[in-house]
Amino acid sequence: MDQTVHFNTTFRQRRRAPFWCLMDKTDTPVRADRKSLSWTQDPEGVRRSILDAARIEFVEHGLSGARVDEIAAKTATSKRMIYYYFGDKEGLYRAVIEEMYERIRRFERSLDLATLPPDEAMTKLTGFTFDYHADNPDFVRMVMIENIHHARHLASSSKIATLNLSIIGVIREIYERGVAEGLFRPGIEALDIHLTISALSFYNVSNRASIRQVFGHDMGAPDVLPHRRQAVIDTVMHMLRH
Amino acid sequence: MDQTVHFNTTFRQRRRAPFWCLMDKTDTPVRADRKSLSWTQDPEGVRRSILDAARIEFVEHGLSGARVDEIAAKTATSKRMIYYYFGDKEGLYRAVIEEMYERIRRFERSLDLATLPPDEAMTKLTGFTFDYHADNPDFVRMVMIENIHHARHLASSSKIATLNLSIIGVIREIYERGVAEGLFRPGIEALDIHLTISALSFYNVSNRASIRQVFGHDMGAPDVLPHRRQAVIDTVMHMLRH
DNA sequence: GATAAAATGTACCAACTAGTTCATTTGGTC
DNA sequence: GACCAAATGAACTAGTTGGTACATTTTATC
Repeated sequence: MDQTVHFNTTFRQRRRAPFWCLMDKTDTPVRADRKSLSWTQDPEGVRRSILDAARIEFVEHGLSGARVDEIAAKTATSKRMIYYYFGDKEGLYRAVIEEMYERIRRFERSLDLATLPPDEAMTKLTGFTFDYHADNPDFVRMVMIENIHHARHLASSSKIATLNLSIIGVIREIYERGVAEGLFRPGIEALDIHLTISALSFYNVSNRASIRQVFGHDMGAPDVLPHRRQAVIDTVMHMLRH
Repeated sequence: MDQTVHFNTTFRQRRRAPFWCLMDKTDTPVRADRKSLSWTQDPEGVRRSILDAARIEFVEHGLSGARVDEIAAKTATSKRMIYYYFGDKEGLYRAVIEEMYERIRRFERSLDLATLPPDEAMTKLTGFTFDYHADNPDFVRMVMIENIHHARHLASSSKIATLNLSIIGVIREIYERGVAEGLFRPGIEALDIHLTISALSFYNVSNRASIRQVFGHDMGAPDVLPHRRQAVIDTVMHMLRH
């Protein structure tokens, strides 16, 4: 059975819309007769709507700064449903974190690097990782926030505990091929390669505001980003080669 | 005139010590007779005590998560004094940020790199920057927190507005010497060099918790840190050479 | 030693916030 | 169409939190 109710952005922009599926049964004015309102159930839609609103709020204000009432207001449903589906504020926060980590895991799996020559594979991995961070500041900010909290929600999440760190294996495989072909210098650890790529991709987004404040350069500006992207790729490749 | 009251750590560990200079004038029990307590004024000591307590609290819980009452409890003085000297919570936060930026500016100035050969200078700069971040996780966390807030307190701080970005000039000077001597490849911008050094130094500390959670490696552990330090130096030097 | 300004103590509060209680509606099942 | 569990609405609350009002003490100045 198809759901007839959708949470499009237009709808969600309404400041407070508890009756997201208004239908007037009795032909009396909607706002006058509260008891005559009818609605259709849509658990998945409600969950989705809450998660979207929560992500926006947590990303902007952090865990402590986020307000449940504000999330509820951004949602097409009510505060009551937040607690119904997610238990408490931290449960909701955990759900947002989990969804974001699942997404980047999917991204990493989507890269098809095994068939490429080592240097091309590394260039592609670095470039795509840089782009993923640049395109998903929400993810970067959530990771920052989670680190402020010593990643204790990552630790308590059973979903993320089963996260497979295939990315390290992928990097190791590419790197060893490169060494075997004489392209890369030996003696580098796969984790160090990953940390270097991540750090250079992450920092531009995470510290964008303070960099702009201190140095006057907006690293997210469209005329600056490609330059930095190439600089990061160059850095990684120079570290590997020779 | 010397101050006779000092805020040593032992004293500050007391849960709540509003009477930081207890003297019993009347020989009656201290806790029984409130009115008979005397104290000496110590504006600088009080400011210092508040700033220290605030730093600990803000670093641990962020701006929104920090509790003024908790800061007051950690202080050798009372909540009243926080508002007396710093106006409000944000004013106190701004003061903590300003102090931290002044400290790293002092650190950068203390490096004497102009007299060293280019490659040695870069190696020293990278190593010392890495060490500064590793040794000052408080600073790293405050910068993270400030970035979560879009660095709006950096923006509104008149003190930080006058921050001279001499570090970029220093890097440029070293780099150009290195190019002239044929040690470094040409065409790199000083800002990119700085961003690379900063990113690699920052990330290890800022994302320590999530790295440990996802990869099982504690990048702050004493047996891991030197390895990563060398890897960062190698990365920077490989990027510059050839 | 009178005076005033700076510094500090004590008690208090209005607003906010996470979470709850209770009632109602929907939708599947028999 | 009776019944019940899942889903939802609306109002409420207990505890927290940033901030303040008012009184008192200290210290510099004359």
